Amino acid sequence: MFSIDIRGKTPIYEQLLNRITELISSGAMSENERMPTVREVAKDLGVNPNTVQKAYQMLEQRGLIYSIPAKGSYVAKSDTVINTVKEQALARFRESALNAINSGLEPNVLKTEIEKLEGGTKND
Amino acid sequence: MFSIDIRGKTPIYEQLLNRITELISSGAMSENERMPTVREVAKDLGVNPNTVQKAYQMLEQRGLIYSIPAKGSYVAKSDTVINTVKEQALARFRESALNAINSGLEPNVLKTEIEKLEGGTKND
DNA sequence: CAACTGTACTAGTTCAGATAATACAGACGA
DNA sequence: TCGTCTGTATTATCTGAACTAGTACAGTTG
Repeated sequence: MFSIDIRGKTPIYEQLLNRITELISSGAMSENERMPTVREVAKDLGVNPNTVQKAYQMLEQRGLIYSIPAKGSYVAKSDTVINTVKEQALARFRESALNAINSGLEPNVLKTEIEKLEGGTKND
Repeated sequence: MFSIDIRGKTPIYEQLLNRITELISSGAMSENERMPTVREVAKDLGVNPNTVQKAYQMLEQRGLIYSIPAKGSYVAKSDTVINTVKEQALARFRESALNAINSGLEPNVLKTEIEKLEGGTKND
C-alpha cells in the first residue's frame, strides 16, 4: 500500500503523512479517489490503527483529504490546498537555501543543484 | 553573547550549535579567536552550564572549535571542516529542493528565490 | 442485524532535553 | 604557593512531549 520504513527514526505517522502528501500533490492519487481504510493500512503496515488515523487526521486538517464517518476517506486535492503545500515547501526551501548561503555556499552552486534535480523527480 | 530563543521548540544546545556554526563558517568569528567560557554563556543565557558544554563538545567533535582544558575554547575553522559544513548544508538544500519540486513548484521559481536571498545574508 | 467505517478517549511506554550537584586537574596571576 | 578560573567527567533526576496501543462509540451499508 504505502511503503514506509517501520524501524526508522522518523515517526510512522509522519512518514505516512509525507508519502501520501506527495502522492496527492503529484497527481498519483486522483481527486475523490477513495483512500484505503485506516484499519487496512494499519494491518498492512503492522501498526496500530490510531497511528494511521493520526496521519489521516492531519491530512484532513490540511485539506488534502476529507473523511466521512462510517463511509471512508477520500482525496480532496483542492487547488488552494495544493498551493498551501507548495508554500510550505517553499518556506522550507528558503530556510535551507539561506542556511546554505550563510555557510558560504555560492548561490550559483545552488542554482546548478536545482538544474540537476530538474529531470529526476521521484514520482512513483 | 549568542542570542537564542530559550522558549523555542528547538533545543537550546542545538540553537547554540547552529548559531555558532554560522558565525564561524561565515567568518564572523576569526580563527583562533577565544570563545566565551561555558560558564559565561550559561550565565548569560540563564541556562545550565552543562547545556552549553554540550554544544561546545559537539562543536569540537565536528572540528569547528578546539578546547584546551583549564585554558579555554578557541575557533578552529580548518578548511576541510568548513567544507564538511558546506556539504551538509548542501545535502539539506538538495532535500528541500527535491521536495519543493515534487510538490509541483517550478525550478525557475526556486532559482528566483535564491536570487532574492543573495543580497540579504543574515551575518550579524 | 452484522460488518464495516471514522472517531474519541485513555493509558502506557519511551526518549530527548535540561537541570543539578559535585568532582577533578591543569593554567595563571597575585 | 594559593586562590581562582578554565574545561571536563560523572551521575542522578525531572519533565514534557512523542508515539503507540487498547478499547469503546456511533453511524453507514448491504
